[in-house]
Amino acid sequence: MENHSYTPSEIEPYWQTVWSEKDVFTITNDIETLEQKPKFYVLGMFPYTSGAGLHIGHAKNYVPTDVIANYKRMQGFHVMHPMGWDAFGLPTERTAVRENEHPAHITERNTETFQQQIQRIGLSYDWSRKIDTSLPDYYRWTQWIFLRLYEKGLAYLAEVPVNWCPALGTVLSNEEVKDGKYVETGDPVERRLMNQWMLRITAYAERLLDDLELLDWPDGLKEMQRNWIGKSEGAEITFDIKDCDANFTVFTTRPDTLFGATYCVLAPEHPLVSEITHSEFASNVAAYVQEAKNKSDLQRTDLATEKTGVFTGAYAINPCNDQPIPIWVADYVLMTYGTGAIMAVPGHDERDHEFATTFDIPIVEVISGGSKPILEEAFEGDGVCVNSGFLNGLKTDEAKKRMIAWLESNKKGKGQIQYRLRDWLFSRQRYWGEPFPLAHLDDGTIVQLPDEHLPIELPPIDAYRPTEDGKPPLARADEAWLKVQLPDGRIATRETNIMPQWAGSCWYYLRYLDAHNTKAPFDSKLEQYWMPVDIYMGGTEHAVLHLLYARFWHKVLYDCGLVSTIEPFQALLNQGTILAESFQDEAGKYYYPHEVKRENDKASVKTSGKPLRVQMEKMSKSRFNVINSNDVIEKYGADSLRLYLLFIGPVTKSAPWQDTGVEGVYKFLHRVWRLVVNPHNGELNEKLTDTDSTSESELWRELHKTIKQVTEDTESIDKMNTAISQMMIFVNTATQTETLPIEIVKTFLHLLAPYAPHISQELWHRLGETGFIAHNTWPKHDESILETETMTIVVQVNGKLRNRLQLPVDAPKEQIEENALADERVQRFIEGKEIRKVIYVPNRLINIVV
RNA sequence: GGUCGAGUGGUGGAAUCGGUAGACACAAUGGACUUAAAAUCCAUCGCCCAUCAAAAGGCGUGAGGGUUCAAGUCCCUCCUCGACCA
Repeated sequence: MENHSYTPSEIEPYWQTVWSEKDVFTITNDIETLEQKPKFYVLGMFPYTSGAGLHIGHAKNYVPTDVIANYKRMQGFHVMHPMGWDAFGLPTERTAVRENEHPAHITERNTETFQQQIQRIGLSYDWSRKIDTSLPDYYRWTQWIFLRLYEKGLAYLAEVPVNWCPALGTVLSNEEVKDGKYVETGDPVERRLMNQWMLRITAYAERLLDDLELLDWPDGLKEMQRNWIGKSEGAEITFDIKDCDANFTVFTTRPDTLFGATYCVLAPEHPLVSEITHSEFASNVAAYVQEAKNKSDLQRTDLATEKTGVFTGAYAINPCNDQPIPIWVADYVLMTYGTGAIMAVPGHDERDHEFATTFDIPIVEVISGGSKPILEEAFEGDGVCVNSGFLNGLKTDEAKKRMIAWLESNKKGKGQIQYRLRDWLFSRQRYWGEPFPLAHLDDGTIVQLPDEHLPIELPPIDAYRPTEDGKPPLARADEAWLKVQLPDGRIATRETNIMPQWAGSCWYYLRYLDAHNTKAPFDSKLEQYWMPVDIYMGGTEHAVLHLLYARFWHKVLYDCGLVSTIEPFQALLNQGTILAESFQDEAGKYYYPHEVKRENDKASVKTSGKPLRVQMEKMSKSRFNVINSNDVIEKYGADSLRLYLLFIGPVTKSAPWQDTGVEGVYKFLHRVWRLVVNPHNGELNEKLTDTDSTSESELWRELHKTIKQVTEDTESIDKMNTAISQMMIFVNTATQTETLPIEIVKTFLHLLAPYAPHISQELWHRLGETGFIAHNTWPKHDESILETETMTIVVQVNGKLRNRLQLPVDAPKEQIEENALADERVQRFIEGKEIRKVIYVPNRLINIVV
């Protein structure tokens, strides 16, 4: 007997093919057509196309954005909903080395896998706009934008201490290094001075900070960006050096404590160190400076480690009281932060206090208000100035202002704003990235290559590693690539660094708008129509870096007159991560689920019996707990996968993956199917009728309730789980009715379509409709249908629920009170007691206080 | 250490301008159908007390206190977990 029950494996590939062939989700570039409707730009962060392929965690990002895209389309918007590949990057290059294959081939293979997997989920992307950051017709424009930054003086070459990773043979950004290791691989990283390309993001610090106000982003995320930019207000103070011509400048957020500065500290890398050190201390200092080189910033500044330092023999003059104070060199001061020198106020800074105690340097109290004596503990809070000359008696805020005014009038310093944000280290000594459109002349000058030369394509090279003399891999290219003739005929040597992986993702959201433009990165009319992105969704891991870098580039483009908005991403949401059970032994080694034996709540290795720890962790390849979307789709279909990812909880919350949970939504879709199709013969369900809204009035009401809630919940994005709950309630009700008006089913399918597009389209089709339900109009609920004649009034006595009463809507308070008091169950609790108060919440609740 | 967020049944989660706690599901248990199973359908499903059955009652949203006619929701103290920063 033929099976006519719900079979996703038959209907899903069919409709996916039809959608693709008929360009159902393709959006025109014709500006006149576009301008006839409002726009909505919904964007999910594009994936880095690793070899591991797509897993459920990716889908948790793409499914909600797809629901929004479908919903907005049905609401009459032109919807931009594109997808592409972040394809340049180190992991691919490492695979290329290991497998001895060109990274472009590996990238191609990976992106094909990703696309195949994504397409099976039935996401409504406009694939004609697909981009790949590693293709020349894309990175041509990344290079082009870089030249605009270069022209504005925002790119410069500098000798900077960098994080050098010997294992990878490249420099890493501060953001990529944690605890002295590369965050991706754990390879150790050391400090080294190198000539590197930098981007002057600090020039935009203030705007990046201020404009956060304009964005509909989660508060926590804005706070993270603020912390990263790290604005602090304070003063720059210049210290003269006793018996010496030189001086140095420090930055402090507490100029009010200057009278308490009892020594100064220079970072070991500070240029003055060798100049001012007295000869009898020279060898000591030199040894210390050498030692500090091998420590990471974190080791140096960690509060827990013991403070070290050496005295230089020199003294600085405290400008406010002309006292000589010793100058030390200590590694807890970093050259890369502030001026590389500090004034130390041990009474009011924890680190300085610890240092002063260790080296027996005087500690002076200049702010009163601490809870412990100043010799025991530094007091870092606000208070009132003491022992501070002209500041005495002033509160901290006032004292700061007064000191800054004093410094400025005495030419000893000035008010100053300082940022934690540093310029962006923008070059890498690798192969798989964008070559710089720059070249070096023999005399050392740097020239930008003309726009017509773009793209500067990656040359073929014989090995993806640095040259023997330590130059980047691109230096292995042949002379034909390395030497370039400038328009004026001179010959220059190309820059052989490449850009970091972040570069391509800084502007990809703009390229989608006009993905095949060969004259410009994008057409400005299209840009003006589509921007800004209305909803951007991605993981918290990009909360700081990608979002800050992209905002920075966008602002530069704005200053160049190339984009029309000052911010790229108006609203942003972080989807929660998908967690899954992982199994780890004592040594920290992970095991695949199939290697594990489960007994009650204990787990052990099948083969060895070794006990294992079971935990819920973020799904990732390295934890051996990845679930592949294809496996789920094969078993339950894409619609079930989509529904479950949303039903599991609010979009922005993390949630554990449970195989059994998918069963629930799978059963729900079976019930939906049976509303329309008789599973025994494949005919339409016999109870479907053409009757109008006068029959099955309860179901009509439930339908309109469902329209209302699904609309609200979809709009909110975060509450798609309760939208699905309500659709389940509707289907449960519809399953139980005698007859089922077709009108009701059709309307319901509209609500389901953004969530489960395949089954909705199939049933739409089976009901005799020819078009695409995705192109239909979203239904509106009718408030008058929702109105009921009776309401449930909750009756409480002393705040405790005693009964519920069915009464006519808007019955007067007196009537309700009368009914409530007369109620038998209420009587039992008020009998013989005095009624002191009756509280009535209209149409909801009555509380009798006795 | 600091900032922010979160703790609700066996599980995922509903419900926060203070007003019916546990919607909707999963798992579990019992039953119908079946040669049997799957699927489907029906019933039960926070804890305690009680019970042939039913009704009624008490407790209950991490812990303790407070405000209120009324607290998962607001305030204070504490505990645990998570994220970010140091």
